[in-house]
Amino acid sequence: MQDYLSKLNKEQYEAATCVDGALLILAGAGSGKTNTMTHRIAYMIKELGVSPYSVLALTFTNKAAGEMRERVEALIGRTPGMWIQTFHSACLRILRAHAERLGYGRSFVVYDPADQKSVIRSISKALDIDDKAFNAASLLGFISARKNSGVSAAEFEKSSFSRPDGKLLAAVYSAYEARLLKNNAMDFDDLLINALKLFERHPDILADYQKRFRYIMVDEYQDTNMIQYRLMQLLARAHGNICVVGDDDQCIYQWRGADIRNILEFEKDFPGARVIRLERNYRSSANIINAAHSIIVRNESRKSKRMRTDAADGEKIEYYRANDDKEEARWISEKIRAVMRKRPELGYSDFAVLYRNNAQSRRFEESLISKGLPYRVLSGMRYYDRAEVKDMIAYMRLVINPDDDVSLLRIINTPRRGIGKAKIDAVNALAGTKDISALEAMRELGIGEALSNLYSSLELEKDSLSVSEIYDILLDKSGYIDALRAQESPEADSRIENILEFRSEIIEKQQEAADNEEEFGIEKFMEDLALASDIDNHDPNEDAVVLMTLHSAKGLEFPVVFMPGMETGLFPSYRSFDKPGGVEEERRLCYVGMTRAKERLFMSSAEWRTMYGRRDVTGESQFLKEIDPKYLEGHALYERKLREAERYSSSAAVGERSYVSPIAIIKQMKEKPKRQTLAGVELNTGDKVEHTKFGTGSVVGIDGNIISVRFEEGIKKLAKDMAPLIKLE
DNA sequence: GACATATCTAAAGCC
DNA sequence: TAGATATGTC
Repeated sequence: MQDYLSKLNKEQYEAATCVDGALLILAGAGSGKTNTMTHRIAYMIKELGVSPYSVLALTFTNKAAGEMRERVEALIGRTPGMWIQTFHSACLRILRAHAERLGYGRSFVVYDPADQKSVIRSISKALDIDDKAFNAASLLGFISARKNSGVSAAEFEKSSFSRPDGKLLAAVYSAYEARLLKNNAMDFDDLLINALKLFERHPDILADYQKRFRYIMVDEYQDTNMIQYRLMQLLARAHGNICVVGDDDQCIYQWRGADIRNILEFEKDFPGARVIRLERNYRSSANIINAAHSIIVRNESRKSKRMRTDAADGEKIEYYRANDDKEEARWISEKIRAVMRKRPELGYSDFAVLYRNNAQSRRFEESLISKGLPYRVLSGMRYYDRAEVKDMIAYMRLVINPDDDVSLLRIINTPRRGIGKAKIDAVNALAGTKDISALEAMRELGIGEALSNLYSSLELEKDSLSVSEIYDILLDKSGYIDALRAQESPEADSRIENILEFRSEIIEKQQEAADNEEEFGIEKFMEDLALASDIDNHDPNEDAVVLMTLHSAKGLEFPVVFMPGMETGLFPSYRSFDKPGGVEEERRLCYVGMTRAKERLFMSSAEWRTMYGRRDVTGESQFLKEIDPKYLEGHALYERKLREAERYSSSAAVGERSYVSPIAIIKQMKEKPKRQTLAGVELNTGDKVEHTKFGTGSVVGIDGNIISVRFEEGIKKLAKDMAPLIKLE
């Protein structure tokens, strides 16, 4: 046995050396999954003499791909030819080579969500759609959901009569598809879908890739959607050598199309598949593992498994119920201080605050600043999403793809060129009637000649210029930077700074490529940008407390983890209540969060929370009650305190639960008189009720799990399962 | 066409 | 509350 393999445990070793045929590795949180996969690749190449050229390993994030690549390299050195990539970059790479077969130009661009939105908005305008009833985001969500379940625009049109808004949606959907094709652009979904189409329609191409990729591995298999699943099926069909790694308990992206059945039914899809379970946890203390387990077992649809550990019990999970969100944040900062005092070996970066949504981050930032603790927020906002950087990207995209109308419209009047609404409409109209690009239409109309001339000359020169030279020309000739300089405002200065930072990044990449004797064209650069994300920028070496959402934390680990906002409606989110399986997905998210912690886990909630400008009383998350109290400190204490307080209060309210009332965020709902039984009381709109906190009020609406009641201080929305309400006669 | 003011709405975000 | 967008005014 090779030395490097001897570090694996029995199951890991089995998984790493089981190379032929189908293999499902059920890898629990912290079970050494990446290690197993990298050793498997190393074993194939080094011991079995498999050519790196025939290995395809797919991940979901750049970070995961980079990490895997690095660790394989550490084991067996650099091995060119191997594909360790994200699904999207692998598909993009394949499509680059064959886009013409699908009717796209070779230099198609990739649209990000902002580009998609602007396409949708322009379609809504053209089709005269009420964008209040159908906002861009929901239309996009609808289209994306169709696309990812394999329903094309044409197919949807045929079935569109089955819903009242079907005709409209079908029109938007097909216009959207047509527009992207005309612009020679693909969105993120298209990268996967078109790769699939390519394989389905062109068996010769599929056969080439089947022949090449003899060994396929898929990471985070529980998060694959239908398209990714079909891609895998096609590629693996020829030889059946497919190894998927995942954990159904960590499937937290169903809302994004992940299909948990892919992992649950793997054995059906590949009869005779081997299943290996990695159930030994090397990350967390026993208390944390056991507490997380006590929550996740409440989910019905899951493969049975149990994480085990040899680690000591460690300290209990500590729970704190703060008075309000501000105090909760203060408590966290103080805890960080206190833990650091006790454990001087810990640095700031050993602490993470994991919350349910980005809006929560502000409170923590404020309190960390006031305590002088360094922190870093990882939000969804990418560096590349800053307006000025996006502008420059749009300028560059047009160089490689003059058909990209979305980019042109973005920059047509940025900086101001005196091209307003009327002129833009004229450009769009001409482009539409003559079926030409907007840039072409500009030329014909003689609008913005400086801009179109800039592109005409770049068209000729671009091949003899480096990326940074093109960038400089654009920056200078477009007047972009001059316009900012002229503003002489601090805001404009920071934009200039960002633009120059972007410039140095280009130069850096250019240099790097030159050092490695790799090609570096503007196309390549644009591609890297399109597929980049902010979370990739998480630098574990930076000594700062990390703030991020629970979702982004997947795959990471920290000695000390805080999970604030353990409140009904916030976590689990009220939006999950009326979705089938919604709360189960939230529970998995809770499980993911808890299992990020190695040594200490702190949870908290706030009795009063200000959200969307409103201050409301909250109820404690059901997840707190689901944790076996053996592992939790603080919760029972809080309940007792409340019971005592209530014994002395004169409140006449009787509720199923004796403490706090729930939540309060939700849209204004329609008046739907409905009868409903809440906590044993039948309610109807108009009924007078009494509430422990708010006094008497009258029911104004009932909507699924949530009832709204008008109290003196305003309308409150109460979650049904906890509402401590009584009806008054 | 540019700017100021009013109105609306609100999850998670990988690629 | 805050940001994005819609509408109104010069």
